[in-house]
Amino acid sequence: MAPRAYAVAVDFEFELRSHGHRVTTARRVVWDVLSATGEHLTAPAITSRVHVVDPSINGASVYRALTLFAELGLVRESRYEDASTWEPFHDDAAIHLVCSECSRVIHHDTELVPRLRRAIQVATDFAPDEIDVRVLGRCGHCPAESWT
Amino acid sequence: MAPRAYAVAVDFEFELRSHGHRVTTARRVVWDVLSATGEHLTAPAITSRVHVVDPSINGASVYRALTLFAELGLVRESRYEDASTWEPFHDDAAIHLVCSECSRVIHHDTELVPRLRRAIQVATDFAPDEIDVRVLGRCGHCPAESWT
DNA sequence: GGCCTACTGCAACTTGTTCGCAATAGCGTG
DNA sequence: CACGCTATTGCGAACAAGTTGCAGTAGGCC
Repeated sequence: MAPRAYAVAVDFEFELRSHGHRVTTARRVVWDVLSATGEHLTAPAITSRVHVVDPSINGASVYRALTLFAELGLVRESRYEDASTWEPFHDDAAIHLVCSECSRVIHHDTELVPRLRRAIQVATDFAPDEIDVRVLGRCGHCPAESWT
Repeated sequence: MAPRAYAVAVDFEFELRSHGHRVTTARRVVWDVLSATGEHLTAPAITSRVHVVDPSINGASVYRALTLFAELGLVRESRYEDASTWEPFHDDAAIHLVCSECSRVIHHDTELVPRLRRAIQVATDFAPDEIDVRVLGRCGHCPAESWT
């Protein structure tokens, strides 16, 4: 499946400037990488894609950019893999189907997530904020035969 | 809230032996720590609790024990925090309510999880295996006033 | 009690992530 | 459009989590 390019409605530069941050080359390249793939990427993976565009951008700056973006709510950090993965922000009605074969992460929208939120509010004294659903399994492109 | 001690129905030694593994001091202590708390613990946290009982047990052995337990399905690994956390196995109808204030992890059973599994099977070509739901929020013991 | 070998402890290593600091480059201003 | 203030960067060093190879140790079958 072609990586789904996110329809990025977010005005990245405006978000930065309106919070008093500068629009720099490093930040722009990191943002481009993220919004171009729309996939879950580890920080090292992002760094290497960034280096394709501009090898002079340091890995530390990639981390700093990601951290900043996360604070601004532009990206979302997950910890599905060995390292953190990052993706452009989407609301959490979209759950993650993680293929244990090819590591692809598929997004799937379901009304069960908002329902789950309500169920928690009703049944517990826990105040839910962010809901993160990960489903491990096998995607349609990885037939059972292809075991490693 | 007192940490919930799991009713560990699993015969730990039998599980090991029946798969051709030896019952060693290191493995027993790690198992004791895990089943005594029933909480999500990071590997370093487990190691330090292990060291209270027996400081001569090496950290590497803790990792090796955890990995083995996971292979045998005795424990479950999550990646909610900065590092992996481990807990005795429970089936995945129990979702995790993670308090962003006190880091406590509360288990909550809901029939929405099996329903979610069915919904995925019906709506997609993804074959779900393990479902992992994390809800970030604030638990009943952490009132809104106690911001850091 | 003794033997075989699965396990362990150790220490060095890999990899992901962070930090301090001097140099650099956004961007508001004149 | 040049200038200056200071937020950001690149760099290298430092951390921390987790892994691995190896020689020594200790389960458990006889």
